[in-house]
Amino acid sequence: MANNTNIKYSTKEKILKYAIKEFLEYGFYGARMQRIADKAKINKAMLFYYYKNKKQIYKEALISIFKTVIENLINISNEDVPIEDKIKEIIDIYADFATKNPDYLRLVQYEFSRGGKDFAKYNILKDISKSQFFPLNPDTGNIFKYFDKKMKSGEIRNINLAHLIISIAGQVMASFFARPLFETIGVYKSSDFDKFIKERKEFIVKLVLDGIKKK
Amino acid sequence: MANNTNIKYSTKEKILKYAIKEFLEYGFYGARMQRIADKAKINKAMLFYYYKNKKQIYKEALISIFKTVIENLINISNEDVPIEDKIKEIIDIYADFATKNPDYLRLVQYEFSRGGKDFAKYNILKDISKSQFFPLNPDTGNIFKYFDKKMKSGEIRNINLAHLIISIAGQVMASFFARPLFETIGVYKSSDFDKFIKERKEFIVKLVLDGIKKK
DNA sequence: TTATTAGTTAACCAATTGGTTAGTTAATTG
DNA sequence: CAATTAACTAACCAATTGGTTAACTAATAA
Repeated sequence: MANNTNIKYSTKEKILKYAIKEFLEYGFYGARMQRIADKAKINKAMLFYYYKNKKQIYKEALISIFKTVIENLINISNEDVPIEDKIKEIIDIYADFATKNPDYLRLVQYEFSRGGKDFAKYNILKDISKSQFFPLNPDTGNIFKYFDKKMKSGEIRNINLAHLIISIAGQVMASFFARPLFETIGVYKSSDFDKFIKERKEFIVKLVLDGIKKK
Repeated sequence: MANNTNIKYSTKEKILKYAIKEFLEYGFYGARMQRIADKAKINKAMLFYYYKNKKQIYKEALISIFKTVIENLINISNEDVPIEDKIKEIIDIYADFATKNPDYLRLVQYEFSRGGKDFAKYNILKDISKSQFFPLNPDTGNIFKYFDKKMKSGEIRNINLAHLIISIAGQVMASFFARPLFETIGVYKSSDFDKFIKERKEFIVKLVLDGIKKK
C-alpha cells in the first residue's frame, strides 16, 4: 500500500505543506514538530513515520521550494519580440511570482541569510542550473541567446549579460525582500503595495531600456 | 558603580558582541544562551544580570546593527560633483559597507525574512528615518536634493528618486544577498568574489548613468 | 478467513532549554 | 576600618523539546 492510496499520500503531502508554513514562521530551530502536526491535524508521530527527522523535513521543504521558484523564474520564452517587450516579460515574471508566492521568497531569503548552508549541501540546483533554460546559463539560456542576438544586430550596446540579469532581478526582488523597511519608513502609503510594485516595474523597464540601448 | 568602570561595561558589551554572532549563526530560536556565554567567556547568569531575557538581547542587537547599517549608508555627501561621480559614490558606499560587514547585512536579511516583526515593533528607524540625511527622505535627503537639482538643470530626465535609490541599492545588495546562489551555480570563479563585485559596480554605474541621462 | 502490512495513536522519555536563586568575591564609599 | 553595593558564580529547576515505543485499526492479499 503505502505510497499509492490517496489518503496516505496526502498525509505525507500535508506534512510538507504545513512544515513549510512552520519553518517560514519560526525558522529551522524555532519550528516545533508538535505545531506542524497540529497545523496538519495529524498525530505528531506521523512526522517520524514519513520522515527521518526534523532536518529531513526541512531538506525536502527546501528542495520543493527552490524547484518551484527556479522553475517559475526560468520560463522566459524564446520569442523574438522587441526589447521593450522582452524586458517587460522578464520583470513581469519575477514580480508576479514574488507577488503570488511571498512565502516561498521569504524562505529563500531565510536560507540565504543562513549563508545557504543547506542550500549548498543538498545540491539543490545541481541539475537545474545546467538546464538549457536556466537564465544564467551563458551557453544555452534563453535570455542569453536573445540578448546576444540584439547585441550583434547593434540594437543594444555590448554588455555582460549575467550582470544584466542580476541587475534586473535585483531591482525587482529588492521591492519584496526589503518590504519591512519600506513599510516602516513609509515609502508607499500602507496597503498600496501593489501600486508601488506597478510603479517599480515601470521604472525598472525604463531605466534598463535606456541603460542598454544604443544612442 | 555598575555602568562606568571599564571592566564591567565591557562585560555587557561582550555579551552583545557575541550574541550577535550567535543570532547570526542560528537565528533567534536557535541561539543558545549557554553558547553566547561560552563565546564571551563569562558565566551564563551574567546574561540575565545585564539583560532581562533572550528577547531583550536580540532586541538590543537588532537596534545596534540597524543603527550602524543606516548610519553608514546615510553618509552621502552634499557635494555638487558630476553625476558620474555621485552615482559611483553611492554605489561605493553601499558595496564597501556590505563587503566589510557581511555579518550585519545577513542579520538584516534574517530579520526581513521573518517579516521584520521585531524591526517594526522596536521602532528602530523611528528617529533616523526623519533625519535630514536619510537618503529616502524626499524633503531633505541629500541624494534627493542633489538629483532634484540635476533634473531641474536638465542633465537627467525626470525620474522618481525613491525608485532610483531603491534600484541602485537593490542592484548592489543583490550581489551580497544572493551570494549563496551565485556560488552554487558558479557565476564567478570561487574566491573571485571581490573581482565579481568590482565588475558589478562598474556595470551598475554604467547602466544607471545611461538610464537616467538625457539623450 | 486469516495473515500481513501500512497507517495511526497515546503515552512516554532522556536531553536540553531559558531562566532563577542563594551565596561568594571584589570594588566603592563614608 | 566597616558597610554597602556591584559583579560574578555554581547549582539548580520546571518546562519543553525531538524523537521512540508498543499497541491498535483498517486495508489488502492469499
